[in-house]
Amino acid sequence: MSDNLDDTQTKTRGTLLVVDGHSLAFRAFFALPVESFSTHDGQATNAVWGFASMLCQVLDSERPDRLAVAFDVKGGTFRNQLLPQYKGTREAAPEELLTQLPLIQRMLKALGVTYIEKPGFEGDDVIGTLASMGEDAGYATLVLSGDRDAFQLIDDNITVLYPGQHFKDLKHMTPQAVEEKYHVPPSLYPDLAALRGETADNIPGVPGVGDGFAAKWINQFGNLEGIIAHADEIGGKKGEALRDNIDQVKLNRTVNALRRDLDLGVAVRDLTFGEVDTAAFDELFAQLEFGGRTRSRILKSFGIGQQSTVEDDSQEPSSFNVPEGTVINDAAQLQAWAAANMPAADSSTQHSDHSDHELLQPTAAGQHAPATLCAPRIAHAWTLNAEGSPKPGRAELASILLFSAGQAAIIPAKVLRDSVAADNGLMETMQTIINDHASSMIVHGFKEQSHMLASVNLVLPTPFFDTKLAGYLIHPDFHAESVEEAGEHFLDVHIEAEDSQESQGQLDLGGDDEISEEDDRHHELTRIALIAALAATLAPMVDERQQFTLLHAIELPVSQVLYGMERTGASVDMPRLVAMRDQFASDARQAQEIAWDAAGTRVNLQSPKQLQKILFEDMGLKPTRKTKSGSYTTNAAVLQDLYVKSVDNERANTFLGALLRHRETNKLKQIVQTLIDATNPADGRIHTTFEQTVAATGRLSSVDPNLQNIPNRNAQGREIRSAFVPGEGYESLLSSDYSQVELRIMADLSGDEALIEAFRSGADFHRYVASLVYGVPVEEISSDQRSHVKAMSYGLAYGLSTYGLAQQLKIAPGEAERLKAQYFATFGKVHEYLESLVSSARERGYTETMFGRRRYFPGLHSTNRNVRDAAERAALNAPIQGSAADIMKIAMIRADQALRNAGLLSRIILQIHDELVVEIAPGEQDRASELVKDAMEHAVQLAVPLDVSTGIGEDWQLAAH
DNA sequence: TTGGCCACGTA
DNA sequence: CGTACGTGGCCAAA
Repeated sequence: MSDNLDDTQTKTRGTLLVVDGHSLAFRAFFALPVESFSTHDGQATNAVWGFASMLCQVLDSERPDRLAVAFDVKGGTFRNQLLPQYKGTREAAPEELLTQLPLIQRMLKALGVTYIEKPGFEGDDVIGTLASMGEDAGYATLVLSGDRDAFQLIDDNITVLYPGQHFKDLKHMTPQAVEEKYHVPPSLYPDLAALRGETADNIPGVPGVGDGFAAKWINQFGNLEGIIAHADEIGGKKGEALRDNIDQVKLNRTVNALRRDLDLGVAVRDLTFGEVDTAAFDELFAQLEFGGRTRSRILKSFGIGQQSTVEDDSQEPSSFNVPEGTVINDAAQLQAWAAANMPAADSSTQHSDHSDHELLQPTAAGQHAPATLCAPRIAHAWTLNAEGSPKPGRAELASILLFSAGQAAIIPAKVLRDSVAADNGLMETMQTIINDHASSMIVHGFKEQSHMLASVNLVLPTPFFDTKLAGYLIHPDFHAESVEEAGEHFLDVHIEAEDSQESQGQLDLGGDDEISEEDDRHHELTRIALIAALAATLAPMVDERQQFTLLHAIELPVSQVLYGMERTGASVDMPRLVAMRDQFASDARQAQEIAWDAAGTRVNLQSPKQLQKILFEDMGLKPTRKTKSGSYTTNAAVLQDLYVKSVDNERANTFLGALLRHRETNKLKQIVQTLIDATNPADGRIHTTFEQTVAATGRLSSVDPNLQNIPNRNAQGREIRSAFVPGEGYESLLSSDYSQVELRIMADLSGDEALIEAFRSGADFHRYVASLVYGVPVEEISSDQRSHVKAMSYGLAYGLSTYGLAQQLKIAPGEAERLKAQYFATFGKVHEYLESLVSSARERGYTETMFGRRRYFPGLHSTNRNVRDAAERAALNAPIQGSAADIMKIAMIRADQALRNAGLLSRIILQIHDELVVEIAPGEQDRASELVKDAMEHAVQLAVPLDVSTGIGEDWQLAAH
């Protein structure tokens, strides 16, 4: 943190929490089903319950020192006189909600919480005032509100906690967060809102103008005043709409400005809470028919009862026990807890170092689980806003849990944040403990945990076990989104969402999710217990399958490499992306105009349904193929076909040509746009997430954005690759890829001498193979023959049918049949091998890669022909594609290691299945290419050489070779 | 708002 | 009627 002064103030004065009472009650009311929250005589209580739950959650995680709740007052405010329809939707609040507001206020009073109403003003104005007061008094101020008008209050000392789609997901809206989301600073947010309008408050904005355009104008003209001054210069429909609605916008801006200077008659230091009037509280709860559990949870959050421990729910399933949690507030407490629960591992529990990958060969026997598993230590961090992989900078760490010997230690979010800022020794202690126990540490998602811990400057060394990766090895087809899902799948424990109200258990799913965080901490403790149970279940399974080597020598190390790649990201040339986007957009628009002209109607070219009507009804073209749901397909292959055949029908021909062009350019535009959107403005780089546990074969996948499907097949699309460039401090990109890995793997595994020789000869592979297949000298092979054989070779690993082969090569089925027969006659062992893959899968139930990665195929025994055939093709493909994936993973680990060992700055930034992209530092070009190429070529020793071709250039496209 | 379908980009 | 993925738009069902 750069500003130490503020941190000091924060420490001395503490935190003020200001709650938007109406907003919170609204959210609670609509998030929870009223049917599940009513008293016997029909009084709705969902808003009260949700309000209390939400407030407790925030109290637990933020631990504020002062608290106030602001409410609106019945009757108009000064805003209604300006805008009669103002907050029309809010005024129309259902009776069932309105009757709960007094109950919420009674509850607050009983809990000793100050709530404030100011006649003639809204709660928002009270909030604005309180926030200013808090700031002036040196408090770090949190505003809990679902109303975006509050965003204008945000600055370095004021943060808005804004509920996301799920009631429980609170986003910490800081100046950076606002800037990132809306591209304007908080102070200009009201200008943006005035332009856009606010549906929730029944405030119209400029029609057709959303956040994006509003931000663009603001950044162009400085602020709303500037925009109004230059309104005449804005062209297009939107400019016109702006001019038509300028009075409305001005009015909006007047109305959405919050007052920050009201006289509330209180001082921040007096806004204490927690002096609970137990009698009044109990009376109210009896009236609301809330249970004891809700009661004790609320009271705990308000400091009544045990503060330092979290209750143990004895009703958990017997297969695992939720540990007791000890809340850690400082280094001394952590030290003491660790001393009691995590004695240093003695030498007998140490296991071998797995970094020695030289030993890794396909034949290596699986290694066994060391005894340390008996006394696992678990580290688990999680974020407030996401269960998944937090990108660098986006991780909002909630807290960290450590678990050992049936005990859990919790470092809450606030303690964590304070400690990071204050440098009070807690983080150092934590790092030491992690380092000391890494060799027996269990995590769920090494890569994800690494990102989370990195957000508080902690480094996670390679742990001993990862339940996420282990689960993937055991069931690669199953993809668990969360620890809970994994638990449900592997342990058959159903984690009941916290029973909201003991009296009326059943809630629908939606409602359940919303309120299951009744005791957030309990949930996290459950999660850590689940991880322990998962490890206990999965480790013996991994061991039994002899997959510990796979875990330790491949998956865990590659996780670490991927972590680095995600953190580093890929630098892009933004002006170039924007220029390409604009070019593609204009091309697409042009094609659209032509298509519309020819069609005589403005069809939506992106609607297959509308296209079907135009093409096959209006124009009377002959539909060829159908989609699986029975409608006529309009895909590019069919369109191309129709286009060629429609030379005599000028209208149709023109339309089809334009449609094809629109499809292509519009797709490219869209791809470029997602790249633009995905670029982190802070560093001009795209940080994808590599999913390590998604693809059933063992491959990686890339999401958000997918950088493994950037166009490469035609020149126009390939241009996009030129926008991937070396970043600051780097001078070029290296692209290094395997040629025909899968075929080489088939050659090795099948032992087919002819195919092996084809690779060893070093000749043009496809030409060489064609000459064998057709029995003619290499020089006499025609380009048709070569391409036919090439397609056959590539089709092998997919279980390509003769029909498919014929289709693809546009040859007669009979000819395809002959080609296949001839091919298998030439490479007999390849044929045998492929057959053996399927039959062995049928017997054993699974296939296996060179490194023992398994995939199960229950579908092989299906009575449904289609299911069975599909399973056979997948079973044929899995060990081949999977072995290629294994090899690439090993290559990545070795390449990364080699670059580091050599002390180079060059680094791997992307993996596209058989290609690595490396960002090259100045002067390292030759050494880095050499190291990467060598790592890839020697990742594994096969009967045939692994061929790697490399290229270097000033961008990704130029690096192609 | 959500989910299925379609289309299409990669290896 | 070729394996493995992810994304975005449309559209019907909520």
